[in-house]
Amino acid sequence: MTTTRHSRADVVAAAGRLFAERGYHGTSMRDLGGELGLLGSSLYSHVTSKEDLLVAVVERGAELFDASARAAEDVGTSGAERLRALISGHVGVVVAHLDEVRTFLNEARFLDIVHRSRIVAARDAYEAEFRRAIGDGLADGSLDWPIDPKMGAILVLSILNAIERWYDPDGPLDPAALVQRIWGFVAG
Amino acid sequence: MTTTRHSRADVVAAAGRLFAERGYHGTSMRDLGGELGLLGSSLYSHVTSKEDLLVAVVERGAELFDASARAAEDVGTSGAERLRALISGHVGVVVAHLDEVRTFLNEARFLDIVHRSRIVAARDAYEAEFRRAIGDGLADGSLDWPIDPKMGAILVLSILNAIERWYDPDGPLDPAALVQRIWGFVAG
DNA sequence: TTTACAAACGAACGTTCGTTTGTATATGCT
DNA sequence: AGCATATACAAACGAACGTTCGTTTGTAAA
Repeated sequence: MTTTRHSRADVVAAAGRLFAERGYHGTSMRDLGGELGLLGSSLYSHVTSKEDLLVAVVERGAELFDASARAAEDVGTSGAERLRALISGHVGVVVAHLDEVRTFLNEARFLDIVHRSRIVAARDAYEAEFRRAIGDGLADGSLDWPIDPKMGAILVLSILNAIERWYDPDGPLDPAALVQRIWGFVAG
Repeated sequence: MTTTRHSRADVVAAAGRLFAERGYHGTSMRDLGGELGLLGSSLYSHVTSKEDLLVAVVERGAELFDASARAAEDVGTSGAERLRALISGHVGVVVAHLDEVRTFLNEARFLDIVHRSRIVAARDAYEAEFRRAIGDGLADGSLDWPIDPKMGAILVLSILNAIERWYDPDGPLDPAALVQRIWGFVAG
């Protein structure tokens, strides 16, 4: 008879789940413990504070998007191709890591100023990649939009960041089909 | 020496402000009282519970969007014209009532099941107006999109609902210009 | 078989939460 | 002028919060 034991990664994963579903302030350490079959106090064998957990989940989300953007950097030759790669990568991250993404998008604002600044900077850099791809696309003729790259990046990311609010991973729309619809809408 | 007196509307307005900024669970009744120069307990002269306040703010948001959709119903003759009216009305609501809108979009999920169901139904009806305008636009030729009305409504509303996350009312972009950019992006 | 350690418990800490109660005081109405 | 009502205070309630503490448990290495 072996007793179930947990690692810090288990706690962080559960935190991502509950923070995404109930919000950071709507989740208690006892809720979180219950999710793992533990008492709330037992979590402190794995983490130093509740905020520590929020930092871990949100920074993981930031890493995922950053990695996706770097992977798209050397894709294709035109701005449009790179933008499509960025969109495809973004959708992949959202679908594969829904909890971290939802926490990253909706709960990062509750971080203390130091960690929040880091996240804001990472988000700005990520958005800059979209601006750059769009700017290149407008310049090389692969994109024909009536708006500037800055506004274009905001509107494309508006669509992408809303996916977590309506997309059902068990629904009929697989990630590739989703990318195709979005790409058709923005580039068609 | 006259003592400052408040109405229920004052309390609801302050609740909208703080719920939008700090979230429902991140706002205490004492925070809310402090915002008005009152003790937390004094708020109970005006409301029956904290959730009562959330209901009031969120239902106000739902009403605003509903009224906007009804105003767009008999605008123009083509689907595209009606969609543009819906977009214009939506932007107007967001800009003029940022706090209620932010609370409506981000905090409605914390309502109890009864009130939440009502809000979900209102949101569905609102989205249906967008679907209908888009469907008409595809049929009458005023819109030329490669996607179906359902997905089109989701993507347009993704853009509109994200406005609260980045729009600065004191910035250089006035609401009319914002509508023009968005319309150019989705219909151009 | 002993030693060591990480994981979890269970009780308790001080604080904050939403809310209730009783009381005082202004204001509007007659 | 006097009274009812609305508004706000001040104190307090029990529950829940994040966290700490001393201790127990199970497992693995020596």
